Amino acid sequence: MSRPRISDVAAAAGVSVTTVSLVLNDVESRISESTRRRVREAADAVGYAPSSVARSLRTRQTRTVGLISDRIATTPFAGRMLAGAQDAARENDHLVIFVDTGGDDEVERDAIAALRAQQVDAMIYASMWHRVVEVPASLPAGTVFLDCRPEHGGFPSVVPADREGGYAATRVLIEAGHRRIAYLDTSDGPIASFLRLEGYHEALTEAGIPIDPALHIRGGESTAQGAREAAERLLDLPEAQRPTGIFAFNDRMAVGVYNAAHRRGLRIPDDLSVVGYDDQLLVAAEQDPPLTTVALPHYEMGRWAMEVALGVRADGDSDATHRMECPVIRRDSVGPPPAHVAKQSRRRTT
Amino acid sequence: MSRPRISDVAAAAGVSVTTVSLVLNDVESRISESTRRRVREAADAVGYAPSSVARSLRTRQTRTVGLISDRIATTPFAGRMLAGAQDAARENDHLVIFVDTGGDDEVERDAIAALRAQQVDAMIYASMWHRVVEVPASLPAGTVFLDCRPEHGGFPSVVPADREGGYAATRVLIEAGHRRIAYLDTSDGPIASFLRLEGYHEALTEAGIPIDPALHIRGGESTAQGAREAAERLLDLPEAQRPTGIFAFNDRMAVGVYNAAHRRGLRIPDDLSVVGYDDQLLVAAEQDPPLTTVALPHYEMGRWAMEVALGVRADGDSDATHRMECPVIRRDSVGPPPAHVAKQSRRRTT
DNA sequence: GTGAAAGCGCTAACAT
DNA sequence: ATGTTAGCGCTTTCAC
Repeated sequence: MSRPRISDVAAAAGVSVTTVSLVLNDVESRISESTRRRVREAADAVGYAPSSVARSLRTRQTRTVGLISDRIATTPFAGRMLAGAQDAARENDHLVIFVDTGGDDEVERDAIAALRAQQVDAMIYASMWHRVVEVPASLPAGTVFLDCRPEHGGFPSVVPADREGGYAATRVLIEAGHRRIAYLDTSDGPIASFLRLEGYHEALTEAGIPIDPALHIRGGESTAQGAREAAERLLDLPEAQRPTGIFAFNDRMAVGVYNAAHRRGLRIPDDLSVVGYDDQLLVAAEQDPPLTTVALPHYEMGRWAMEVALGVRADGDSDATHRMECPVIRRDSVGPPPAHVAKQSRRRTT
Repeated sequence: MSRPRISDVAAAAGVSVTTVSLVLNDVESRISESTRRRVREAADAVGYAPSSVARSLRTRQTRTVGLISDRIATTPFAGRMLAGAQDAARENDHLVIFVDTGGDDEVERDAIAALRAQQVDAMIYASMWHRVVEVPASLPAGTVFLDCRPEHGGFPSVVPADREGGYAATRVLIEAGHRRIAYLDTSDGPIASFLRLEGYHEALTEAGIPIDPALHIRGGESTAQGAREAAERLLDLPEAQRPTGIFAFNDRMAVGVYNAAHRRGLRIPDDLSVVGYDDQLLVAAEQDPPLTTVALPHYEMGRWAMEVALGVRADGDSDATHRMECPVIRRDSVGPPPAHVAKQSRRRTT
């Protein structure tokens, strides 16, 4: 009752194991058509499936790739990176061995060692948010960095184009007619925070809108709670200074803005427009009104990383950072500024 | 520059490969202490790490487990199942090969075949939500079902105790003094929907509260949008019938209740109490006020499934469904019913 | 067009 | 207390 081996198939078909291996792997076509058929039928009959383990030992290829991450499993939206990597792996007949280290360095070391011992064909090192990471010593060359950049380069990596995303988010507000646009930033200080701020500044400057430091405000650790308080401070600014549009560092913080607006009796988008970031599943689209936001291309990044790791993609330079576009998702949280303000800004363009 | 093999270590230590294998695997202690040390040093010196592939071929054990799921990677909260399974695997020196089939049957078949070819030591079949699944033909015996039950039994499985959860959610409201409690159900009709309804009825009956069919209402496909409309209908009920507390099928729908309350100018929990289900990451705790809810024990279920799959757990009968408790998470969305209603209910208990 | 045999790197039964 | 050796199940070179 143990699984059939290649020799069982050979016996059943009355040929040698060489022949079986040759036909089952579609190697050369010098085997006659009739033999091929006989082998195939014998394989079916005995229910043969080659042992990946034995094959791997012989070929030194396992058709597996290791995906090691700090905390993807417990970060809601990050699952899409896994899905993207997964799909690309499947399309290329690879299995993914997934390890979530929970951010523990020792676990990480062990995981890398285990993955190497398994002889994975490739490796991906993923972070749950865009950051610069120290490269663990034992990481194999060619490891692809996903949603993070290796400190001193030397590896291909893919991250979101946060600067362009911040620019795009701000443009959405500018194009709707807003002139007093706030950036509700996080206090955590991730790379993305600075990048998005740069994009925000760039869009403002380009539109001839002076940068008002009072409109760049930090709202705690990017939770709805902290953001609500910061947003309330923004909404309590004197009439002439108060923003009519707020670009929040991420969707969670945008929810804080919603909450602040509710507390002040302001309606979105009539009295206040807001743009988020992340396109967080089950958050952005579920707001009332649904939130206009900039999507983090997690699925695509995961797919890119896997394709580069597997070598089926040309643009995966061994030492370049690929910055992936973050598309604007237009929903219903942005409108023109309130009438009295709009008039003033409209005067400019007419 | 290719990786060192066991014979390299043997040569370096001046012993046979048997000896090396014996000491590195801590088998028997008949090897002298000095030899052991010599072997260890030699192994370190040449940077030896055994090849899992070769070992697996020989031992017929791969120390890997296959985790196949329909759509876990793209379901935000489900990542916690992965984390639980992952942690348990690591504690038992196993790696997890993860496949997300996206719900495609053909992909699923291929994945099972690939996992069997890899000779995984165990297998887990996970669903993103509690349901009864058809058992794929080729699934190995002993496969553990996670967050789903196999149609005709025959496998160990773990699911949330939804009935008890529905009961607990309703109790929270009853204990706060509510008597008119609605159950805002989903129209999708998953098992959990019926189970939670049963728990709701049981709690009501036990408390001597008559069941009012008008208070069991379905709100579309468990999105905030559909739930908001249904909740508005609930809030538009005549004063004497209108619920003072709403138990929503899940957190997303609870958010719909929040939105409905906002639109009606009702404050939570002063004018209306609400209880959700799932304890959805970045949703439940982020509401204003934070949502009281019943947690789906995803992490624990994932861990349980892995421990049973690995055989390190006693209660994993080969044909029993383990129902795991869903703990109540008390936050700030439940208070006593509004004064005029509260009086009436208080009269009963004094 | 097909087969024999070596060997991938390990473990473990059997010798010594 | 340590060594020899036969596989685990496959691929692939070389011979016929």
